Amino acid sequence: MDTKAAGRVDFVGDVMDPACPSRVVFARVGDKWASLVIQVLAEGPLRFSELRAHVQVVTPKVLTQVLRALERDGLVTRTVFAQVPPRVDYELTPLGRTLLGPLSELRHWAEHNVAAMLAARDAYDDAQDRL
Amino acid sequence: MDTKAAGRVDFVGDVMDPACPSRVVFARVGDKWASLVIQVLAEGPLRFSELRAHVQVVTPKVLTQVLRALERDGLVTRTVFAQVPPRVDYELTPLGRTLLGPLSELRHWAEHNVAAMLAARDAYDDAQDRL
DNA sequence: CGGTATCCGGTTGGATACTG
DNA sequence: CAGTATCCAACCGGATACCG
Repeated sequence: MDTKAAGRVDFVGDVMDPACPSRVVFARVGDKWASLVIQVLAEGPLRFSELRAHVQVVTPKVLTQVLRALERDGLVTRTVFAQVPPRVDYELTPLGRTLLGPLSELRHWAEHNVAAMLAARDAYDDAQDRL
Repeated sequence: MDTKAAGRVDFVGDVMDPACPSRVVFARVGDKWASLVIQVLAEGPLRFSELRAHVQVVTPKVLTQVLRALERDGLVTRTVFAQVPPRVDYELTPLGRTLLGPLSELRHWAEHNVAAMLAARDAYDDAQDRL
């Protein structure tokens, strides 16, 4: 389950490994759309067009790519209903649902601290301009 | 501090906003090196060359970019010591330190669940190959 | 030591148009 | 409705070389 150091998987050293667990997960979370889709699906299954409506600006191609990636990672299921017009539902798997916790932690941090971050940016940019 | 819906900042709707807090933070966390650097700095301040040693494969240019971004966001401080040879220390700010919690939550999720993710990937890829 | 300058290939995200 | 196909521009991360 771990790469090598069985007794200290918590150590940051793991993170250096390119094939490291954190890297894999952090990449998904940092994906422009992935964690957004996951959080939209938190409330329940949605069809493709509903997802498009929720994630307003995403193009069908990109949305498909994201959903395929999430499906591949076992985070969402894709259910095709044999009917016309076609209907495809996307739903979080149990595994995907366990990601909601860490994700919302991050969301809460963001909501509480982003003001400070943006203020810091302004200050930094101002300081640069004066040079 | 929030964008508009004061009574329900927790709702996912916020996340749609391109200027949404979560988007800003998720982008940082998802950055290939940023959250890695933050976690390396958790143990204490490090100089540039020490960071390079810890984050083995990163090139100086990229490491500089990451550090500048983190500094701009008020997550790390950059301290230059006027001496020869030059010495520059990077250290987490109080704000940056508060990010360690959510980040390690994510790390723990990764360590516990990445095996399932990778297994799902293999299964998915196998299924594709058979088509 | 702690960077910067220049160049570059690969990936990402998107616009547009078309299909089962 | 739920995608796919094609093309494309921008950005990212990196290799290499050089500088204060």
